[in-house]
Amino acid sequence: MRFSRQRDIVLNVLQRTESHPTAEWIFDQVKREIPSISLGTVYRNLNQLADGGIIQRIFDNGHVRYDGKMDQHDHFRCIRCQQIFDVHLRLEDITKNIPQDYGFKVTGYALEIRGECHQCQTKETEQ
Amino acid sequence: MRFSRQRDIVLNVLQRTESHPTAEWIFDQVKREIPSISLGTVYRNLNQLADGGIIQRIFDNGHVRYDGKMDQHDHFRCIRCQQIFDVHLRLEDITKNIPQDYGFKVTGYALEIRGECHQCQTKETEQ
DNA sequence: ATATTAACTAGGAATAATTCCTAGTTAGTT
DNA sequence: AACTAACTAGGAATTATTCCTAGTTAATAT
Ligand SMILES: [Mn+2]
Ligand SMILES: [Mn+2]
Ligand SMILES: [Zn+2]
Ligand SMILES: [Zn+2]
Repeated sequence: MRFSRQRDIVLNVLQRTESHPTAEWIFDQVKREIPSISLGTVYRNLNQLADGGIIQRIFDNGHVRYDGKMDQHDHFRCIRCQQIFDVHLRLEDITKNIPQDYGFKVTGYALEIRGECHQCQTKETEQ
Repeated sequence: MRFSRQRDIVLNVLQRTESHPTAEWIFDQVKREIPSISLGTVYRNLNQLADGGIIQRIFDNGHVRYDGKMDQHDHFRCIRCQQIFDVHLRLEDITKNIPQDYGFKVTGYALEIRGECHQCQTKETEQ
């Protein structure tokens, strides 16, 4: 993988945010530094970075989002505002019985917890 | 929600399979009974059934699939053949600390385990 | 049984997300 | 400096899904 200004800025934009943005959002951010960048370039770089294990793809309601954090963590999605938050659980043992029970070899997992974020719970009681 | 032959067959096709099919696969199956059914009708009915809590949507690598089983269960996806299998884990406590740790109200979760299914592990050693 | 009508249908057009294509450019190597 | 594989912008193509419209029908009321 070769260094390019486009790839570098795509990666930095993603690594600087706490959110889990779409390709389109990343595109808008990168355009502020490289106005001529194309959406295809953003998609290509995101795919290369994800395939290279430098970023993660996360799948939210059938839409692809990206995550610059590569430490093992889980996600909480608010069913009202749709925001995605990181949560850190200690679930190393979660799949320990799968190999003997099912014969599957486990290489990873993704846990998405759903519910209402603090902000949306507060809004509800105000109304 | 009104009864229609189209909806009934869409639902029955989905409830009869162990797989987690796409709308397109369900469309092909239903066509064997109603050759004139349109793909739009399949999508509309799947959405209505999912919104009505009669079936589930599951999200696989950014693609939407459907699941006719509504009992709480988790999924294992083979990273080689991409098949999705049901796994039944007892994880009721998995999110019990989320409310105090993060202030989030939890209403559900989805766990996808990744790895290699039995068949694909066997194929590997044969080659 | 007949009338009524809101919810449905088929078929096809529209939309949206993502990938593909092409000709020109550039980062890294020699 | 020359080389070239990997890159880029821009736009076309593809794919999954939704939307639109005119006609049909399941469920209810008379
Ligand atoms: Mn994250
Ligand atoms: Mn299932
Ligand atoms: Zn929220
Ligand atoms: Zn497999």
